[in-house]
This record gives sequence, C-alpha cells and structure tokens, in this order.
Amino acid sequence: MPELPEVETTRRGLAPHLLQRAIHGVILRRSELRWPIPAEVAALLPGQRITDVRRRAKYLLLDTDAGSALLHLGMSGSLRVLPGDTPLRAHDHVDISLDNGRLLRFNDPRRFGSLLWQPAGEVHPLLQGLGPEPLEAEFNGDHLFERSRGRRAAVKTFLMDQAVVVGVGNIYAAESLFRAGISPLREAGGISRERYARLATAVKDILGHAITRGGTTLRDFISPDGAPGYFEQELSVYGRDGQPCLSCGRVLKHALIGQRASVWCSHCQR
DNA sequence: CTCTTAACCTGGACGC
DNA sequence: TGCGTCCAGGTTAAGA
Repeated sequence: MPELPEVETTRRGLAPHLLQRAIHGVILRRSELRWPIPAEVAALLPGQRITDVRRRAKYLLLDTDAGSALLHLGMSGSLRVLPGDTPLRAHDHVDISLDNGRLLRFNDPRRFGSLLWQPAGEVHPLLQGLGPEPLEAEFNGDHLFERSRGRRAAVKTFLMDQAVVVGVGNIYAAESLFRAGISPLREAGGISRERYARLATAVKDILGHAITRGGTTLRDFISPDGAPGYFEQELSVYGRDGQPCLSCGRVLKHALIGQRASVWCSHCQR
C-alpha cells in the first residue's frame, strides 16, 4: 500500500502526538508480522521517551534513548493515535500506550508490515544499502544515469528498486514515468543522461505534490487523523488502464512489468 | 552483480 | 445470496 508520500503523511500526522511523550506499555496481540516482533520492543520501550519521529525510505522510526522502534506498513498497514479505551477492530496487532492515556495502534490485515528494533547507535540491516531519499539533492538525473549503466531491466522496475532510490512504489513509478514521457518498458541501461534528468525531476515533483495532498487513498490507506489522501484524484495513469490519456486522448496501455501492473501511454511515453 | 520467480496474508471486487 | 477467482500500494529469499 503505502509509498513514500503515505508514510510521510503518517509521520507528520503522528509526530505531534508522540514527540516527547513517555511510553507506558506495549501490548503485542500478534507478533507474527513480516518478521516476528523482537522481544526488545516490549522489553525496552516502556518507560522510554519518544525523542523523534523519523522516516527513512518507507520505514518509520520512533526514537528513544534505548533505541528505535522501526515500523514498516507493508501493503495494508496503518497507524492511528487513539483514546486508550478505543474498542479493538480486526487486525489491531500492536498498541503502544502513552503517558497521556492515548495509544498508538498498529493495524495490518495482510501482515506484510513489520515492527523491528534498532539499538541506539546502530543502523538496522534493512536500512543498510538503501538508495538516497528522492527529495534530497543527492538524488538526481546523474545518479539514475550512473546507477543504470549495464542494467537491462525495465526502467520502471529499476526505479522501484529501493537500492537505487527509496520510496517509489508502483503508483508513483507509473506517474513519474508518465510525467517524464518515458516508456516503463524501456531498458534502464539505454536511457540518456538528459532523459534521466527529466525523470528525477518528475519523481521529485510527483512525490512532493502527493505529500502536500496527504498521499493517495486507495483500499487501505488512512492517515493517522483519519482523513483520506487526495492525490488519488490526480493520478494520470495508475489505475486508468483502458481509459483515455489525459494528454493525447489515446487509450492507455497496460501490462505486467516485473510482475507489477503497469499503465502507460504508448504515444506520450517513449 | 543482475534478474526472475515464488512467497508471505487478507479482503474486496467481480463473474456466474 | 453464495462461491470461486483474481487482484492489491511491498519486500525478501532463493535460484539461475
């Protein structure tokens, strides 16, 4: 489900409720997520104060002096801050209760998400080897150009590789390629430096704009305050296969690329 | 290395 | 209304 804009929307929604709050307790109702929730989460978090709420790639980090809770929402995860007596719903796997009577509740029907532990001063193995943040200056066309040499996979697959650049999933890869006018099928290693400059700019524009709109609400995504994301109304190609291209009017094509549903305009995207 | 494939899991949409 | 099938925003492990 969530790509970078949805995770960032979640972070921004949570931070005011969590910053400087002390953690009262941790309730694990179901520890079997993408990976088992490590014992440190329940053992070390209670009594700690949340000093920062950060995002790296599609991961959220709740920092304390003891270490960081590392959360990933997978395809269907969501986090809400709720009153302490809120009734449970299906798939409410974890509660982190706070010193003000509220709690942070993690819900994830498909359980592709995760809650892991990063000891203070360490970087979790899952965060090592990640590419740059797409909204930072180190991510640019030159980076894409250099990383893509010799790679024969489709550029859409390449763009979704978190070792190349983080945060770009199936929705925003499709949207960015449309904006840049690049066919998702094109071999990554054969695209020019100039075209990658266009693509990097498109990624930044699309992601930045999606964040200001609160992300994209499809089946599962809800922001911590319960408001929907509004970027869905602005999708140009994702989920629009068979409909006319918003630019030229031709019918949008669709195919599986790297096992992921893909939509593009074969006239506007070369 | 790079690439492809299968796997993890539930629920909603759709066709009959 | 009920049932079977397909599909979904992510990521890793395993094998070629």
